[in-house]
Amino acid sequence: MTVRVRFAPSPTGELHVGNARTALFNWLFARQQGGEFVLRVEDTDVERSETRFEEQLIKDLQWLGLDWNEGPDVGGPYGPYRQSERAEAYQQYAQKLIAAGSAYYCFCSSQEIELERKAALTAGRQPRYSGKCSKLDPETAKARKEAGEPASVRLRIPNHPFRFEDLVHGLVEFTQEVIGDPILVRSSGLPAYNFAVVIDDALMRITHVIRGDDHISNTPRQLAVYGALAQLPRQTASEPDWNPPQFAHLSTILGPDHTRLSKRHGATSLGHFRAAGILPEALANYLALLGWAPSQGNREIFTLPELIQSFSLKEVSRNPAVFDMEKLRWLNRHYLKQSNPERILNLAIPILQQAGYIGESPDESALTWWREVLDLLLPSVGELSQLPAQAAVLFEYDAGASLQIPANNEVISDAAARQVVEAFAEKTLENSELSADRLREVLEQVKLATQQKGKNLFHPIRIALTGTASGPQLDRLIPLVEAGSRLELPKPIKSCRSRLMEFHKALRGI
RNA sequence: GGCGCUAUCGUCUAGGGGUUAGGACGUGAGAUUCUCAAUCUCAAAACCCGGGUUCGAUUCCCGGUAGCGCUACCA
Repeated sequence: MTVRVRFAPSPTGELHVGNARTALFNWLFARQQGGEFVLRVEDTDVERSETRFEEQLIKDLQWLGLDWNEGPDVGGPYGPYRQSERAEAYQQYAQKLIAAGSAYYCFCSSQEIELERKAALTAGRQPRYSGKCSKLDPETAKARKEAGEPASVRLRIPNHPFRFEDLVHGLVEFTQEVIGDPILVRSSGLPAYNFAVVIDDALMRITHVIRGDDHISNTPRQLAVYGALAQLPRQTASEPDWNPPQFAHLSTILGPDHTRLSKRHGATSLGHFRAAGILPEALANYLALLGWAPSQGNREIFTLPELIQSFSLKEVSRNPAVFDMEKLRWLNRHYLKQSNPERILNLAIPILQQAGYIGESPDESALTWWREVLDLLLPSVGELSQLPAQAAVLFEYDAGASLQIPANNEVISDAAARQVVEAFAEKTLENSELSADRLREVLEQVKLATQQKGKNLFHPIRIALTGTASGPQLDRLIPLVEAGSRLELPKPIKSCRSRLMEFHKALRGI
């Protein structure tokens, strides 16, 4: 039997990393087993579902590197793949279940139920549905329903324990079944989750359900639905056998405060990570490691194909995992460094545009310059959104402000340091441009003239030229400053010449 | 409240009846460099608590505790 798994998100918001990990694990399992991966949209919550979220979802999943054999966008033999379009199936099976006596109409209003619930809670009893309507005569109930009275459909929960063999948790047992008869179909006619999910998984021939462990407690309810469905007389050979699939429940992803990761924790949607310049392969690698580890546990870097090869549900861990942005950045830096520079440039452009460092349509000379800048700056960056801060050393120069900084001031107030700056300025100003070669020459001359070297030589020059005591190698940075100053950039770069003059002026001011 | 899931360095985890409890991120130190970052080397850092089983439990069992989840006409 070929493995069939599915990812079944609700299009009620942006795709969250927790759900993305669930999708990833399903996909990895399917691809490894040579099975099929199905995308199904659970949009029965009409209040919150939006089509734009579905479109976004598909883009996000593709960005992560996943693909699917069947889904709302590509179709497939078990469609439709939106629950909102599958109403017929739910209706049909609900009716069969009622006819068989496994399910019944319930005329209790939500308010009534809520009242019962509260009363039970305050009395310290189990807040579960009383089963009032289950005692109704089926014929009368049917008549009332047909007369137009709003009714939901509930399942009779059999009075026996439920157990299932979870692929990651082992045997899970619910001995005392404390759940009330669950709603199968809401009075609006829309199916409830626990019903729709079973119908869909069975009809779509899903063999393995890999999902979040927040569904563990729902599983007995679903098992009850499978049980009731299995008792129905089989009418056509094409009907499923209603045997429950295998279950694998994945642990929750937590925030740094050990509560369930959510928007409260900041950027948690795929869109956020993409915008921040996290590479999809880095995210996928990181997500795979969150809750899964290879049996030796000593390898961290995995490409998608490598993950497909190594992944195993048996090695999936049961403990909830805290999302660690630092480790993601570390992985991202790794992939950033080994990526094609042209790809990184294209990803960086919008970010640098937003910072005002790149114009609407940069010309080729600007792009060439940026290629070198990126090459210099990239190692110090864990995500592309940190690039503007690194690029500031080229674009933002304010001699006066930098001299206000005590550490800078201290360096520069040294007589020898001033000498270095003066000698450097003199040599630089007599020639208009500091190319890499010219810089080397000037440095050599200053070194001879002042007898300063190493830190004492570079530090004062660095401060005079960049306004800060730290940054990329001067011999690479300076030529880029010069080259940048000749470019047409939305924010002009001051040349070394003008920097030195500004610095000189500022120096006199203190 | 009830039920369920979970419990190894700060974090992600490997391991497993006798181990120097391994790796990675982060942290600290050193090397390198003009500085920062990157890189390399080294170091510090963990088996939730209590009972049992056992010659021996971090590992197996039971209980407690804590965290999380479910307890919806949300998914």
